[in-house]
Amino acid sequence: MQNNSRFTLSDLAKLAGVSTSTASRALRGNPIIKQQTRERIQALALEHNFSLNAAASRLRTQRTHVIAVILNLTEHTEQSINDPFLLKVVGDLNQALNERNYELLLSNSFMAKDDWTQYFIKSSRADGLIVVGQAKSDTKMIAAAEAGAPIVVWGDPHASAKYTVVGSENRLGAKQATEHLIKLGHTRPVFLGDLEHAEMGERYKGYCDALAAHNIPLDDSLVMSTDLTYQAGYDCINQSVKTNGLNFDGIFACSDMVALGAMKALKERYVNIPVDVAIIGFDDIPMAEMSHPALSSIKQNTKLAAEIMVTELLRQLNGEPGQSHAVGIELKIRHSSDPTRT
Amino acid sequence: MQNNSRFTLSDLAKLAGVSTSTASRALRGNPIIKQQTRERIQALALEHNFSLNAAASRLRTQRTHVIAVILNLTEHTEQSINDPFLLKVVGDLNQALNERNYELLLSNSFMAKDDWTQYFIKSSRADGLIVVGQAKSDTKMIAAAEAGAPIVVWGDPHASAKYTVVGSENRLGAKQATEHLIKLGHTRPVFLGDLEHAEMGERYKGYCDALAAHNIPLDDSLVMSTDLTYQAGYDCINQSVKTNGLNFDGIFACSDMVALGAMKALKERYVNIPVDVAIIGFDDIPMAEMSHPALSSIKQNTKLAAEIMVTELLRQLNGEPGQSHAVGIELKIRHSSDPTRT
DNA sequence: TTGAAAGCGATACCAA
DNA sequence: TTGGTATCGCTTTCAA
Repeated sequence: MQNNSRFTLSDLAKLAGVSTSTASRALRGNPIIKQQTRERIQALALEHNFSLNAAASRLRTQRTHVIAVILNLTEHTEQSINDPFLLKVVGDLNQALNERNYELLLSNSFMAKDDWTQYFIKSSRADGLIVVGQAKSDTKMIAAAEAGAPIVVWGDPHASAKYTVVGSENRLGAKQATEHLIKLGHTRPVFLGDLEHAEMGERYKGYCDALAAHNIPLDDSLVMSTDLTYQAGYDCINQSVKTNGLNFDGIFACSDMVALGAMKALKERYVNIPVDVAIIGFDDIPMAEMSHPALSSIKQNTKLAAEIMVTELLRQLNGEPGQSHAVGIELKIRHSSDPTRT
Repeated sequence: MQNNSRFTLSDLAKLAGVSTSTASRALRGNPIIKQQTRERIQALALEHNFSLNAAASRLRTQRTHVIAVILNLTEHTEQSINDPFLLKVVGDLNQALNERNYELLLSNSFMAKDDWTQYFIKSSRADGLIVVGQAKSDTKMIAAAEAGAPIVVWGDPHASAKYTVVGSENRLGAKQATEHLIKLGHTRPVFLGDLEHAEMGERYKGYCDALAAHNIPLDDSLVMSTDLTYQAGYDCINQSVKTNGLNFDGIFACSDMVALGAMKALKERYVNIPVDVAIIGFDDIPMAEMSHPALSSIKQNTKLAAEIMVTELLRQLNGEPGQSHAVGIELKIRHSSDPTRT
């Protein structure tokens, strides 16, 4: 501990022989201040390791330059908190925010108090909210939006939402994935996912679209609802095969984690993947290409999505209205669905 | 936007017919205030959705109740930013901090300005720093510690550090991993990792310990230095086998990501795992048990580590001296090293 | 182009 | 047990 007595703007100003007003303006590069003065003060600040007190500045300006990112998880803690996909989104958001000179306050829905607007916005902890994951209920998001809080949510962009949503073309992605299986001759594909979840509901529609496009009747026994975890995917497929035998020849899973769980269950039973059962997931997490066989998937463009989310949020901070966006997806074909690929 | 005019403590006080001093004390549950008054004011606050202005409070108290968590990444951005292990640590830190009523400001070493103390501490953005990843150079950490900033680093706890470090028993873990391979008859194990990295250096020592304990001479050609990524692990083993043939019968990899890359390279060459080559990694990421064969690994107790890091940091905030801690590890035996396991 | 001074909203000392 | 009041450090209006 060397320099304990705080070195404030007024100290700096005194040192430079100017008023705090001038010093403040100079540091912010206000052109109203003579360039020479500006440079002198900036140099002095650098030399003395000076930095403005953010708390004071925030109090005065009523702006924090902080965005709260809330990981909106479901009850089973262990689930999504380890989902590499969600964490990737957080990483990308961090990057996008920093580039615009905003900081990221990380929270999750277990920790954050119930009233987000009150806790983050009214209290001057953050200027806006980004929620990752629509989960099954969006009452908190709606409440925040209605209270006037700037908010952007990662979720299903086609939801008739009362708040701004950015997300992938879920329905299209699911359709492409399912069609990919069908075209390779797998006409009895399973839908594996969580129907109560908005994004997954869209993916289910895409699955149905693909079946319809190929005149394949929907077989309810192939629609399996399950949590979005590795373990749940494993259990679900394991149970299904045990009970009904191998009455399907493909799997479209709503997340790669689920797909990998399903794959494990099949491998344990020596099912030939992709010949007897072709599998495709969603998200394209890094693990997808590492699995054996490498997992086909629908890649979500999280980097682009993160940038859009931040842009939208800053728009709202400027008083402009928000607008939802759907981000394109990309079919990644690998060996788990197509034997000609690696 | 409904309630735009800010509702401040003084408004609340007026409403309650008391002074701001009393209101402030009541809200914080100060027992000096008559219980009846306290409850009345708290109820009023709840009713009016009141929350204290954090910026003002921080300015006045000179405490932010915020901890900056810095992801300290190496140059190759793409690398660690996707490493599930590091992200898990962040998740656990978030939990541990929230439990103690602290918030987490997320940064990474690319974004954070150079002088951490100045940017985070002097500027009243955070009360302390937690750095995840020692990387290859620790000059910034040393600078922060010398400037008197409360700081705790995730890294190698046996480093002769000038700052508080919390980390796993790297040497012991590596020794156990390597011995596990040896005991199963794999007497020519490769060491796969990045020797410039402090934690990995310790793991290398552990690897040597195990060899020495079994009177196996160290063979330099089996020590392979590589980046800690999936791709690097793949390339390294691929290249090695191509050049020298299969001149090893086991792999101890410094991270699961590297191990999985190596595994993929071997599988492509139809090497029998674990019979011909047994593999074990480090970290025990979720993917480890999903891979095929499931990957043996050394589990790091990140949850406990996160709690210790937070405890240590709060200690420093109280002016007490910091102390480094080594957290125990656990050998997880799976099929990639032991054919009798699943 | 610069300076004086008011005030952002809480906390805590001192008095009562 | 409560209240008055001086700060915390910065930004910004108004005046010079």
